[in-house]
Amino acid sequence: MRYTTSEENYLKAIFHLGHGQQEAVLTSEIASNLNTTAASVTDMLKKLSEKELVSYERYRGVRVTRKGERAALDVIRRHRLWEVFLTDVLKFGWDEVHHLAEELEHVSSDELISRLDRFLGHPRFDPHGDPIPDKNGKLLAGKVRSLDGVNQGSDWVVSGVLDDATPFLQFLNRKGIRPGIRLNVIHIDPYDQSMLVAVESGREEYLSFDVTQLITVAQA
Amino acid sequence: MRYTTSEENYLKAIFHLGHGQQEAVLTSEIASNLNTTAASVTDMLKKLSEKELVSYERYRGVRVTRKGERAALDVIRRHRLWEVFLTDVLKFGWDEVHHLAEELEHVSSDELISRLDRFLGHPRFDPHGDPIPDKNGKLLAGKVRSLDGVNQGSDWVVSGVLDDATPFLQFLNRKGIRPGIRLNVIHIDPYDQSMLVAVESGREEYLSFDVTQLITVAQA
DNA sequence: TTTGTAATTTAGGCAAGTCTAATTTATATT
DNA sequence: AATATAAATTAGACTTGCCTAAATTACAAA
Repeated sequence: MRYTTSEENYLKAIFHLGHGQQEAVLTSEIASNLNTTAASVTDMLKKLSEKELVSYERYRGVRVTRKGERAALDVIRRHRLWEVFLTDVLKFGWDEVHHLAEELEHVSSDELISRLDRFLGHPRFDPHGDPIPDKNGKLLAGKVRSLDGVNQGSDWVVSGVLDDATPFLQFLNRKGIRPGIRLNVIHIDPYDQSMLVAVESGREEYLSFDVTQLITVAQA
Repeated sequence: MRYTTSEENYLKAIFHLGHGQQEAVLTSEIASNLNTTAASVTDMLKKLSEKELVSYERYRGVRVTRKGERAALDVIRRHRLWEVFLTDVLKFGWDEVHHLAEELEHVSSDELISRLDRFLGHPRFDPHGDPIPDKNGKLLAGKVRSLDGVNQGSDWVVSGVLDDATPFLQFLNRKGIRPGIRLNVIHIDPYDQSMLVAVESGREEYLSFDVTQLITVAQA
């Protein structure tokens, strides 16, 4: 294992919270993201900084370095490839693969991932619509527009979600919403921004603003 | 993870060294098998004994309990199923999958293993000819006769090997020997028991006694 | 400019798993 | 029956990753 499971999880969290490089991330954000304490995060930040995986100044937050970003993208690539394997090959639901992939992603072998990638036909997106970094750590333009802020009456194709937690995905499943499904925005409430949409199946579903923020869409 | 990776590795080692239950295993055997020290083994034996996975009396060796045997068989099942996946699906050589399976076997999810088993078509043997325990921990009769002690002139089919280390398997690969291959025993040296065999491909290969002990065969 | 406060860091500890060095024990051999 | 010795165990320590509680520090508000 190039880095420990713990180190990889921190790098992934910092990379994600910093929206892919750039932004400084707060100790407390990382702690809440990884379900741990701020003190533990501080400890780990010192270690990662020592290894030049993040640039860290006490009390000022962290950001991944080029090297740390590369390591994070490698983990993300493994995670997303395993998710494709779990849904496409083993037929798991798209709402139940995140947790398993979280374990499989730490198995270290470039050869394994390279063969898995080939076997799966070099997929470009995972089951949640997230792009899979290539073997050089290149990440294609990702999900962009989210469903909130879209016009009333417009048509869209769901491209992905911004939260991979099983309960949220099951909630969407119950409404027939998942990547690839077409949506028509019937009405947007001017007061709370809640939305009524027509799903491909013909059903009409009500979506609160919080939910529309977590669904990304592409042109129909 | 039902048990830690370390606990699972110790259970597997004790189970194997005890030839599947029964026999008491020595601390030093475990230490050398797991590449660690006798002191570390003693520590772990106390923990496993605490959890009733092994029955252990100081200075007298250990043996797995019913519960420990079950846990070991679960790990072995996962290991061997992943090996089949790696060779049959990802096309790894039979000599390079042991190490990777050693990592994958600790990913904990009964559902994952059950689906993997179904996808692979419920295989009964791994690439080295070892039987795969079923989901209830039942192990079919395994490899039996090894090539040493066989009669001069007799014909056999290689059923498996008793050592999964890559260097040994590569050595056999170079001689064209692997499970499923037919062998004819041309000559056995009366002094050192070394053997000259004709391999399916027509090649004749010389095998030292140490090697013949590690190859298992079935009736041709 | 001072001060209150929330966020962060430090200090001190714990558990798992490992190690080396010292001690104990079983047992084989006189 | 005594004893030598190889194997096993204990003692004491280290590392990683985590925690709680007690300082610190940045910075916004007065």
